[in-house]
Amino acid sequence: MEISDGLVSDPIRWKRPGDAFYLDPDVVKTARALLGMKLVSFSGNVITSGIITETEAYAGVSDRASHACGGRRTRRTETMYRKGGVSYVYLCYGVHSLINVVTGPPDIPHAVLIRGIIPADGLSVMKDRSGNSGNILSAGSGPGKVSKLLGIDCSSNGTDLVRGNLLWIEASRFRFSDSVISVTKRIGVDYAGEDALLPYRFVADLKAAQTEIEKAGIV
DNA sequence: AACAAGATTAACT
DNA sequence: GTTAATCTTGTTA
Repeated sequence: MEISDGLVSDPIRWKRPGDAFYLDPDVVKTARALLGMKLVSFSGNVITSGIITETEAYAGVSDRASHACGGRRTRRTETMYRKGGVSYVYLCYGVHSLINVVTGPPDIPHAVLIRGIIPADGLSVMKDRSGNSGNILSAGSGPGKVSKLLGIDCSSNGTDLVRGNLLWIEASRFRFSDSVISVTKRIGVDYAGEDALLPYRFVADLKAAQTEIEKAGIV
């Protein structure tokens, strides 16, 4: 706990957002709002978590970059059509599990891909999971690495983020300042034509983000 | 039935 | 810069 001006500052309080947060129809807004929140998993009898530093929005059936483009509705994409507030975890390149947050009302397949976290709780476990190599910032930078750190695989697809106890999100009064956030086109979606250029990726400068996290006393 | 491509990463040359 | 790893899905036959 930090002490300033002789007063004890309020400790950071983390709390799960309710249904309303996930039901917002504006998935791009939600993708931005998720930065600075905490992604938490309970896997292998351990709690691990990280502060979200990078997200991408995938916006419904009209988004040519989305698995649900054109209304595609397969066993894999079915999760995206559920009511906002569940996870969409799928296997990419047959190798990596990618974690998304399903948002919006039922039958609107919005999702936010979590592409980066700064490790917070359970550091020693995450260090083991990442192979004990590299620095802590690079360990959580990349969507495949996020699930690796958190011990999440496709079996966590469709879990309830609001009321479940496997994978969830917590928010606090902490926010990254706008100056550390960049908005860019999405990564690895060049096949999506014009939609590949949409400014749907939100990414924090890692070093600046870590400085703000430390200043806030989170990690 | 066969094949190509993919919301990636680590380990090469 | 290139490539292997390897599962799901859509396309073509």
